[in-house]
Amino acid sequence: MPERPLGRPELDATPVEVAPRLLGTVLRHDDRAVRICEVEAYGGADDPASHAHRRRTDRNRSMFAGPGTLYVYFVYGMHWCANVVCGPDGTAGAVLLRGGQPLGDLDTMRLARPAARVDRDLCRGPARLCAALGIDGTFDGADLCDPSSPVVLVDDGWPPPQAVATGPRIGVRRAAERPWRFWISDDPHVSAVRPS
DNA sequence: CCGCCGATCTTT
DNA sequence: AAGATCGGCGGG
Repeated sequence: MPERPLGRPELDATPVEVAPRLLGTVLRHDDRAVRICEVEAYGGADDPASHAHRRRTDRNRSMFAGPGTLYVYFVYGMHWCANVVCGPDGTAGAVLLRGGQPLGDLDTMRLARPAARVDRDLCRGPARLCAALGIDGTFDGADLCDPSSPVVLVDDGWPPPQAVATGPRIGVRRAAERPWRFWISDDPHVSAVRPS
């Protein structure tokens, strides 16, 4: 199957439009990769749950970058989470990668995720996904559409998901009524819903 | 399976 | 003081 980096135009849309498009695509870091099956859309000033809700800061600056930029942030004092920035340059918006099927060098991923007792759990959750792939703050701002980039987002010809489900975003209290979480129905790599 | 709690630190 | 989380533990 031919593999091509995702085109910037495909990501130059609103987070809610881009989010379902990312389901089934592959995020790769060297020999490690994950086929995305669960994402969440985050906006800018219009979205109270977004890191970019208030103003541009040192932390969220990547959210204002051009489509295809990687936004990596640090949460809860110990975890990294990865987003695909979308929309035009200067507009804040991104899609959080919450889960997927581990691909490629599973041995390296298992070493990076010692708490995962089964491979299904390697990338099941946004911080788990980053840990498995070895993605941390040093990758913030990387260009996912550039084939020479250390982390790339590719379309490997996998068929589009048959059924996509939607629901409220996990772990957010603000704007909880927005069904901006998208996942492939019945996919075992979708993260668990936890009480917030 | 479900719920609670602590870890650990940046941002508000 | 809360946060776009996770893993371990205890109870049912």
